[in-house]
Amino acid sequence: MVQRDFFQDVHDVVRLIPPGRVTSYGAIAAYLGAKAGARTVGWAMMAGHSVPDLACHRVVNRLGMLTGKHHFGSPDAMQQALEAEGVPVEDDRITDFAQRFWDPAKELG
DNA sequence: TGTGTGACGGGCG
DNA sequence: TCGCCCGCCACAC
Repeated sequence: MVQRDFFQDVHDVVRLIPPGRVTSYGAIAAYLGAKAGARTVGWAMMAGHSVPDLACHRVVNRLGMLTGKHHFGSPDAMQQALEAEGVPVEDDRITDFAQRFWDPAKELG
């Protein structure tokens, strides 16, 4: 494997998340081989602010909470983006997170 | 090289 | 589910 930035890998996985689906930081971290590095994934998201194609709104914590909404332009931007894709959000939380959950390690192999 | 940091996750109650 | 504590990883300086 090429010495690729961890951020690049994270962004790459996020790009593969199908519309209407969501995943967690831990899932991405696990897929990249750093299951304990979920925090780093979140860090990569923030760093990904310079990446326009990055659908960071599809990435939430393990409980399906929109913990990163505050890092968007507006606190409601994340929720609106999700609802626009058909993902119901209530009280900063994805109601049917279990069904909407998209595991990269499982979907991508 | 060491230190600080962060959009997390797991265990416990 | 939430709050608290602790451990983990990668990056910037």
